[in-house]
Amino acid sequence: MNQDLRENYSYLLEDELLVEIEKHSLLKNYDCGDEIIRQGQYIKSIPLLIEGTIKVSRKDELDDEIMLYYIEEGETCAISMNCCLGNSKSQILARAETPTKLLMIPVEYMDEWMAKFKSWREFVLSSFQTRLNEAIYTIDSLVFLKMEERLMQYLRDKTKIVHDTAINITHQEIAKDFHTSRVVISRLLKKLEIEGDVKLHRNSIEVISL
DNA sequence: ACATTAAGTGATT
DNA sequence: AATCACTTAATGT
Repeated sequence: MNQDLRENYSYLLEDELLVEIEKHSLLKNYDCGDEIIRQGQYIKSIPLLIEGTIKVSRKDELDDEIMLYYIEEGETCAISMNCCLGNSKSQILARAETPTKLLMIPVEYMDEWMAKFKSWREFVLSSFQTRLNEAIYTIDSLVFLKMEERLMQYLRDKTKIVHDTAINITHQEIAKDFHTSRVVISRLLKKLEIEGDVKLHRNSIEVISL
């Protein structure tokens, strides 16, 4: 029946389950740029990607989109599963990045399959895990950029106080001020040094770009 | 020379 | 980002 399904999922999901999926899912095709899931919409089936790439994003109060992540072949959308399970509105917007082929699985089967098929349970769980990890990573990097700016500001302020471009301070002491670990500060400072904003010495930091 | 403390790094969560 | 574990560099005794 469905060659594509087998190609992408046979190593992940057991045969019996694949048959079930074939029986109950609906094959859909999208062209580049097509909206698959709109923000605020209720989701009644979860997508299983067969071919193509989907960009998942979120719109803020204004109109600009914030890209959350991509879904590629052999993956599913953890957020849409979450919406299904909670029967809540979609918080996200999914758009086909390339021509896309996917299977829509009606929500009703989620529960049944979760109980019946170990492979399905693992697949769903690992999807959640992967997604969550990526989300954490994304958030961290945003905070990280803020930290770098804060650190630079902090150093500049210090030079004003000391009336010197060289500040006598250890990474550990800075870490305390920032409520973070010494390792994090060391890494940030190292980066600033590579970027040429600062010169590092033992027990002191020289601020280059004031 | 040896010990102590500061700083750098990679891997993991 | 945080933490661990470990290495390397600088300094003091």
